[in-house]
Amino acid sequence: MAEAERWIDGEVGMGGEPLQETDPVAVRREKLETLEERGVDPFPATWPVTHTAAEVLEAFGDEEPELDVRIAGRVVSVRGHGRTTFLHVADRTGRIQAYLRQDDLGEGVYSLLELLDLGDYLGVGGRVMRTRTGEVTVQATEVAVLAKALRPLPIGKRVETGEGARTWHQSEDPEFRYRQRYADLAVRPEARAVFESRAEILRYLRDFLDARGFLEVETPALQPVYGGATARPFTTYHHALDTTLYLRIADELYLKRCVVGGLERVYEIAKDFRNEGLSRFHNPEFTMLEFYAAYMDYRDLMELTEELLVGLVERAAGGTELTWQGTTVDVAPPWPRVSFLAALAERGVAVEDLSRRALAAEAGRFGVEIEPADGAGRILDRLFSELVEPGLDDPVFVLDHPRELSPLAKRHPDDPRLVERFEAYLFGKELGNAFTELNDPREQRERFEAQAALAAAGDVEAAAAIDEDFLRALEYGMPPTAGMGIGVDRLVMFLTDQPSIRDVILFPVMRPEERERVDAGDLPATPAGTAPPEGPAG
RNA sequence: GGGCCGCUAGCUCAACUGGCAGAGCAACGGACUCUUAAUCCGUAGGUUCUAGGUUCGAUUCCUAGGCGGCCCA
Repeated sequence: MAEAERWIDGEVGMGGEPLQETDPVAVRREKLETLEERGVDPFPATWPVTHTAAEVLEAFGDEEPELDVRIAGRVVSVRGHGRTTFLHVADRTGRIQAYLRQDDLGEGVYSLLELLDLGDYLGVGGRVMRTRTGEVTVQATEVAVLAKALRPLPIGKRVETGEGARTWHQSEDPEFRYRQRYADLAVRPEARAVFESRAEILRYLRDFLDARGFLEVETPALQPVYGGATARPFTTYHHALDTTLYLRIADELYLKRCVVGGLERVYEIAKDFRNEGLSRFHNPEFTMLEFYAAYMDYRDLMELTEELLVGLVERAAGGTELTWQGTTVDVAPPWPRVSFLAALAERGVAVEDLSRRALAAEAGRFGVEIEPADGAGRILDRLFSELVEPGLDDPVFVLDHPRELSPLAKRHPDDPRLVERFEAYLFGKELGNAFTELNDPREQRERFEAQAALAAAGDVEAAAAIDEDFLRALEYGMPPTAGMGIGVDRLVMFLTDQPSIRDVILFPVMRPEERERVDAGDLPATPAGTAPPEGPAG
């Protein structure tokens, strides 16, 4: 039970004092009880609907036929005039006005309107008409409370202007929006629109890959050895197996096992989990698209990426230009290809000597902070993030990264210090990461061992364990393959012009509210070797 | 993790240099049978995020903490 309600109950129970009538929840509770006393079920099981709001407008059209409908939705505005009332109800398709007259409904039913609040679900049946001011309206002969709202929604007053709808007095508190997304969605159609767009983008990604012969697969989220990226994992524990498991930080190593098995083109759209801080661009759980294709290399994937992005942007923006937070870019191919080291050299960094000592000196020269545990690769990464990334607004492929940064990518044939890898940048942010996959099991083992050494030296993002099962898979033979990962949340941010990753994730990670925190001591003890209690069936 | 900013009625926000905490909307009561930010009359509503401190007096100043946002790592 929520704090406010508990407080009210406590006041009544202990002090016996009358409820403060200005408490909106208490007022609505009283209205609910009054409804029940008058024999009205405030939560009826069903109300068959014949039309959505949009369908009423469509069916009435210019012809204005005699049309009887039953509609339903949330009450978002009310204007009472004594024995007549106008209100709007909103459903998933929009808003529609209802006109309620005492003469049409009878005094008994009409008097129930005084118990109606903004936010209640209401069913209306009646004849569609056009008001004197021209608005298509359902003139009610039948109304029913479908669900009483006990808690007021911050429904803003809304007026249609020439430019569109404008809303007053609506909550703009981001904490409210993210913590109580249900209320945010209920109140802001534009928030719902973002998630409708998100669904369309996901459908596009699937269609794009399906059409090119990729097979959608599902791989483990709980993994005994994590890998496929450099990131700190979440750790959990499986009681029956008495073993530590990690929530995946990437799908990569499992998708490549699929390629070994002959699933030559695979993809997965999955949640990855990284135990990192939160920011406008980072949520600890996020959605990643990864796809792998045998007999392609990273150059093929650059072209595929261009094709994918152009298709998405054309759908979202109607052309190849995309504006995000005031910056406009053109995604028309071909995107520039810039080598990682050349990009650094352009900023004045000396890249002839890639030893840790030389790179640390360069970092010092540019005022880039490094950690004692950083290897040469991490330092290059930091230099790149600080000196190059911020300038990459226009789409660009940064390619041929140092080998230290990429333990799973194939060595570059022209320069053994480098690998065949690219990162796609858009609006100065990494959107995708791809490489020609390392398929030589001997070299893969060496690279894993180098990572383990970094971990031993204190790098929390380096993988400590060697994935022996993955190496075994490679020993069976993996064809030449290229693979790519695309951050879906960022993609949605860019395509829907949302400023924060939290605006494109329905329920972003937030610090728990006080009442949600559970001390470890409060958890029911699960005896070792027994299964945890089953959840409710069904 | 660091820096900056914010937290006042259900919501959006005021309150000058420290001097009686306010408005609009929502709510509540009343009038009103084509309104649409309905209108008109009236009423009520506050742990000024929390805990300390300075002061005759703190929403305001100081310290610590909480939550959030932005920037940085």
